[in-house]
Amino acid sequence: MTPQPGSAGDVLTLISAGSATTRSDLARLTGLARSTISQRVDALIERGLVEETESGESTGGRPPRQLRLHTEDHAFAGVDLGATHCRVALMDISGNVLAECEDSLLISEGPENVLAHVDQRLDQLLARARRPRGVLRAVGIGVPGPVEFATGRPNNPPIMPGWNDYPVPEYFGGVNVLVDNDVNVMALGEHRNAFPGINHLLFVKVGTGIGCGIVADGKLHRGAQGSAGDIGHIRVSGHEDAGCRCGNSACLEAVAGGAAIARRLTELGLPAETGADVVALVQSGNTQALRLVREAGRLIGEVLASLVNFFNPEVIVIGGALSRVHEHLLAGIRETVYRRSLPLATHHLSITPSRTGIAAAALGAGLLAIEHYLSPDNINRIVNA
Amino acid sequence: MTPQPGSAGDVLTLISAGSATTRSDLARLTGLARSTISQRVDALIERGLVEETESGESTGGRPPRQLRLHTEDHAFAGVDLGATHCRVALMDISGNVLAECEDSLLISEGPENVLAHVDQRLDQLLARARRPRGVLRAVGIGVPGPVEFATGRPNNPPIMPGWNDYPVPEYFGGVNVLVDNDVNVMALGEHRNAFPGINHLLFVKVGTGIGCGIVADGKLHRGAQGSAGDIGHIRVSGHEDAGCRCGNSACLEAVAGGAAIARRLTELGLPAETGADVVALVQSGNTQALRLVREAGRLIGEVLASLVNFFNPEVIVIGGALSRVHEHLLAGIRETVYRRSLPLATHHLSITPSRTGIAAAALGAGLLAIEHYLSPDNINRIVNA
DNA sequence: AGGTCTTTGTTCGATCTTCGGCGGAAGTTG
DNA sequence: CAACTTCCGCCGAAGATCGAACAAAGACCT
Repeated sequence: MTPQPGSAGDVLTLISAGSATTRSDLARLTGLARSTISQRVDALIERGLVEETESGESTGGRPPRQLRLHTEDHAFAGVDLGATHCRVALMDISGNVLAECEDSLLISEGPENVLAHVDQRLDQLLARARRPRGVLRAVGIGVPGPVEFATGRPNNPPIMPGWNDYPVPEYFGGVNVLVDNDVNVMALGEHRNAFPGINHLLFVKVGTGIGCGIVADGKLHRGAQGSAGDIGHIRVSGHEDAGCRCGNSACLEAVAGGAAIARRLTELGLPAETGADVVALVQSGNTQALRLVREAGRLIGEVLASLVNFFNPEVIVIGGALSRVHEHLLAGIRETVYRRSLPLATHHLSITPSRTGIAAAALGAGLLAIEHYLSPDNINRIVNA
Repeated sequence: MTPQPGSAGDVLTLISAGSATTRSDLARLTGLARSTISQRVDALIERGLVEETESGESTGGRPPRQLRLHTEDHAFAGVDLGATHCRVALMDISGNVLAECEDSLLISEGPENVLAHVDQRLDQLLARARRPRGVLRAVGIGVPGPVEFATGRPNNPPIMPGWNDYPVPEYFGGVNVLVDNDVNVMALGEHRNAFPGINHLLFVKVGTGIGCGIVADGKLHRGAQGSAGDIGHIRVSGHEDAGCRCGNSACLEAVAGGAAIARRLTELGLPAETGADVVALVQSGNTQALRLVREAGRLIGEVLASLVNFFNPEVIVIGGALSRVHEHLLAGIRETVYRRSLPLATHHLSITPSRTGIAAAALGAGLLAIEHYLSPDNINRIVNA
């Protein structure tokens, strides 16, 4: 009796992860007989999940037929909804982006309007990629607020008026829809794209506000209420005067977020409103702005130092609008983290800017959808249907 | 084809978790045929892992034969090594304590001496429970310092001279030995014993120092270097003058740990050395001590407030020596956490004293061993051998 | 008390999976 | 171009699982 690794879903997982590209690989990895593997692969091919490509390199004998996910008959979408933008990426089953688009969109216009816009963009992208609507298997959506992941309903989001408890998945009828916090999907995108082998990773988004996506043991940690990673309202010392929109004072976000820096710059006579304005000032070489960004980095670093001791990640990725000036932000963060965290925890810790950049959220949202669809359970359901 | 849940290991897991106590239960839960289940159960009985007890209650038909883990032929031990004590619990396969003992033992005497002592105690406990040494299947050990869990080697532990990189499991020859940080095993013990249904839990140990065990998704989170949960050296605001043994200042442990409180009391003319002295003073009604404990609670609460925002646990358990005066400690902690954490995260959060108490560490260490032994993979290995 | 009903557990043949050897296919190497 | 290697499909054998039939053990009704 085999110890367990053998279902069609497991086989597909190995193919999709790139662990195996041939039938022989699969036999070696699963321990199943070659004939059994062939049978599984046949079933997957018949369902349109896997395809054979040209023969690969010979290693001295008959060259193996390469296997890969069938990219034609399946499409997925990742949707990145921000306070003022909407970015949609259409992806194939391997996670490659087929088409994408971005435009301005106020999330405050409410779920009906926003989701109608998303739906329209989905149609456009599908048309551009010349795929019928029917191949769209699942959609992942990242939204700027807390979500009850299991039901896809926003949970008292502060900047999404009208969205509270709105059943987002129902809007799209049959298609599988997964809704998550934007920082979570960014963390997922960054992890899968740039750090696939890392077990424990933190993705810190520094934009108008500050949030953090947590990858623990390769999976997103959402916490009990789905509010994990909300580090923007952690208190930092020495800033009791800084009031925060949450009602408390000295919140990290209220002293080191893009909006807070912009306000400080305005007070100094340098008009700035958003994180983008701050970035522009820094890039223009303004030393005041530079100093404030670096100081913000120190404050963020102070909080991260605590979290490093607590969570002991292998990698911390800094993303979000302000990471465009990451040299200065990172300098402050690194300085503080390496000073205030324990040596054991920092010894192998690396703190880097996002390698995935602006696309991380849409990508991560799409990957959320793809991984859901490719989960062994779901694949077994499809194959045995 | 069954979607997967069927191996002997899976069946045993259901029995050990209490999810199923009869063959019919197993058939219902796994979806396998009754005859298949009987076959699996027979194999488990033959290997001495499961036993039948008297018939249970009839529900209108033939009463089912009850199944449970076979308690006679298997024993496990949990060892709680502190700086100055050694506690050993001998447990059966269901996690019941068969015999236990505790005595003073300086961990600073080095691994050879300490482990010889443990080994001797194991023999005594086995004799007391009238079991031959051969039934001891696995041993879990909690030690007061960081450990590389995979190898069971202490990793530069500050208060365990001579233990660095010592291969603890090798000392016991054939028996399976799992070594982990003491706070981790306490968290495990508390979780399994008092909060089995909870997914995300923090166990905070307030003793001489301060540490935290993390249960995420029902499993221990150890972090990249196994140093996760080391919250004793998180910085707290407004105490820059308090130097810590780690070389930094304003560490939580340096201002709110038992040793720190004792020192402050001594400065106030109330001689105290250890956390136990502090507890004694509080219990004698000393208001200075009471005030300091409550203030320590506030400082711990400040750190926990950050961690609640970040990790979003369902339960925080307070344990360790100082939790003997938990009313005062908890008052300070709750006060600060509920003030400084986000409502979404605190809404369903409960902060409670340890229900498992002094035995949590030895219990948790034993459970670590038992769960390792009962893991489906290991059971399948045993049954198919 | 005795018959009927319900639920449990076992036995056993039928069916479905998986295994592994064989032979053909498709390359490489000398 | 012959020998070798690796890959892949085919097929009979071995093994696992199922489900029907039957026996066991108690509840329930008359």
